[in-house]
Amino acid sequence: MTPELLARYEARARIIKALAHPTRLFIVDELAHSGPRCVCELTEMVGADMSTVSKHLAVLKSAGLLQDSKRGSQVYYQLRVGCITNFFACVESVLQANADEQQRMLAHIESPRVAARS
Amino acid sequence: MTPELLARYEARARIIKALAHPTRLFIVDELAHSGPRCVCELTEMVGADMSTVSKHLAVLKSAGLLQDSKRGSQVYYQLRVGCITNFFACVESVLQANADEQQRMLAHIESPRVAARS
DNA sequence: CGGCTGTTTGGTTAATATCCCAATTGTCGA
DNA sequence: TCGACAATTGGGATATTAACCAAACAGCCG
Repeated sequence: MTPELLARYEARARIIKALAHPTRLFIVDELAHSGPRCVCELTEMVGADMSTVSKHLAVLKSAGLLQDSKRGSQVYYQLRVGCITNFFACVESVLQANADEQQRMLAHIESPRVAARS
Repeated sequence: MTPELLARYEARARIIKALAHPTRLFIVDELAHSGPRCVCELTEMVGADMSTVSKHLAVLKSAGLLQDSKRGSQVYYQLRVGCITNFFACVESVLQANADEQQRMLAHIESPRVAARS
């Protein structure tokens, strides 16, 4: 793997890593569905310390996924990219596939002989 | 955030986290473009210890992204989902947006007055 | 059976992430 | 200007991750 290629994958990984946390996923999802939100609102929804939420937002922003804007004493965050929805759709399809697989495994354990043509 | 909702985002995060590593991204990309590969081939391409690569593959498999099949003494891994391409496309668009932003910032520093209409 | 290759697992260490608390900065209204 | 609220930053404890090496495992061939 050449250095340039490595750098490319590292850049991608930085962005994906920013999304790889339940709280940050929740935030992104919320912003995608309901538009801009201030830190205090998100803190309320998430139910963690405001400093924690603020740091999560900083991670998402520094990855280029969010942008912020001050309104008075509050800071509002909003999505900077629109394709996040597709992103989630793919993740959901993986979850679905995993669930299906799980089902098949269970069925196979319960009645191995008929499972193949059920 | 309700416990069920939290569980949902945790499940998503597990999958995304599995992708949040340069080597694993490379592997997924390779499998997406060239089909099934055995551990030894991937180890060769990645240029790391085989045990390291094997562990990366285990991570991807346990997330449900890959499936493996033995052929003789070798283990071949292949993608289990097709939408990964969209996934990457979105990440690329974020990278592109970040690069554009960077450009604008630079232009703004060099000549703040004309930058607005350049 | 014994050795060979391919693969996984265990162990150790270093780096990173995450959380909350405490302290600081910034903005608004009295 | 002071006090209150919003947000960020720094600090420290804990947990997770990732790398390599070494050792164990699993098929296959002689």
